[in-house]
Amino acid sequence: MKESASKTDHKSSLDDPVKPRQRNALKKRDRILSAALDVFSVYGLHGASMDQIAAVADVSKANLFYYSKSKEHLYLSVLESLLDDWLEPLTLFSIEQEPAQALRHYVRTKLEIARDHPAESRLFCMEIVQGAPLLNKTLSTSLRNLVKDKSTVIQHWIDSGKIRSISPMHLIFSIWATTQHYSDFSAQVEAVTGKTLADKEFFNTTLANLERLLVDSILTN
Amino acid sequence: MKESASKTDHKSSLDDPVKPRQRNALKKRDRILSAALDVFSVYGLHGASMDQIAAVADVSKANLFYYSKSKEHLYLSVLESLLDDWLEPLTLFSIEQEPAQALRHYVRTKLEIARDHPAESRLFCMEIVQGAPLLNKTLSTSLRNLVKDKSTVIQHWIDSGKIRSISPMHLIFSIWATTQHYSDFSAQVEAVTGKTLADKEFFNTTLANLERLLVDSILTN
DNA sequence: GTCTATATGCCGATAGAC
DNA sequence: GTCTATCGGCATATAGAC
Repeated sequence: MKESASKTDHKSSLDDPVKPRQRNALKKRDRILSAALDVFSVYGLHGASMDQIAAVADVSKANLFYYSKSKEHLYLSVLESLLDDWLEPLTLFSIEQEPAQALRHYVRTKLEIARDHPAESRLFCMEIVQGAPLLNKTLSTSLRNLVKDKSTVIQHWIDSGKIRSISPMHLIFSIWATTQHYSDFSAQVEAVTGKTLADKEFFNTTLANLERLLVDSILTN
Repeated sequence: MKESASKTDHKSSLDDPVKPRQRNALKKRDRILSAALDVFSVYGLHGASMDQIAAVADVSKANLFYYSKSKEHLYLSVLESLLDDWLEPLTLFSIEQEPAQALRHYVRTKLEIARDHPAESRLFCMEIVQGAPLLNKTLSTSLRNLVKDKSTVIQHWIDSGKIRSISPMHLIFSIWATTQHYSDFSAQVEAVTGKTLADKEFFNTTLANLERLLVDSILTN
């Protein structure tokens, strides 16, 4: 997060006109983080090898170790660099908003993220399933406070009669669980339906159903 | 699944009166499967080592290889031995049932399984997150058919006006996602709430909220 | 900063005695 | 069936030239 994005900020492209070779256009540090994300998210911390990551990032393995002093350190860097972005959508909740609109917007955003950033989603999923050995501290401080904070907002909506009575925390958990399911378990979803969130119609159907289940059902009408 | 349970079925205990050392009371094959489940579910296929599993199962590593010819083979055995039990609850759905009761029972059962068999849940989770390289065939045949079958049942309930209109498949996905969330992401849930499903009151609150969100909301009243 | 070796250790798997 | 000993390979990490 911190220093990873700055460093060599000399003019970034004298090179060929913005070629779609996305990763190769990035600066080395970013290319490495991006490659590490892709590989870790598929094979996990232990299943991934530094050779693989070096190959994907298009750097030599030795060079990779020049940029990050160990495999675990690289893994942690990836997690950290993603964490803020990952939690950001929830921070937008505020009391002034209309609950219907705020909740619908949140569900939609989370589902869009599930569609557009499956690697991030899977990486967090694997980390947490394994007991979050590296993220535990963050979870029980930042995340805990964030959730408590936003639960208060939801509780406020309940108290003012705008939505039905429900446990705010469980509502948040349910939104996370259902939306992330479509990226984390996409192998299963695809095996069963033949579709992915990348399919526009499937995305819309999914969103409509989740909104009905998670939002419409708790609105007072 | 097949032969793993039979084999040496001579009298199983002349030994001390049913001592709580659960695993050591089991026959060797079962002890190995049980140990493998525990270790694989925490560290994943690649993160787990045969030494670890041997230690937990209380057999020598060489002996472990006598019983299963490779690490991957062992991993597959574990998955296969669990699969039927894992899918069983969904098979119980039938048209004759009252939807309210059937759905509530299913949600409760899934949440009980999440509480009582977290290792199984996590193992499947990790396997599927990584793209289900070993289960893909099963998913796109058995599971696919099962879900289609049970979707028909739910659709029938909708058509006869017993529940509101909703996509049966997305409803099933949502039930899976939310219930399994409490075991697969228990590290996160615990970091935020301080509670686990093992806590009786937390279990009841969770169940009540899920029933409200997933069942009550689609009942016609 | 980047490269070509290479050290080092762990782990899956086997050999072979008992 | 169970053990001890060990092979062989792969992967993390480093040394050291350029």
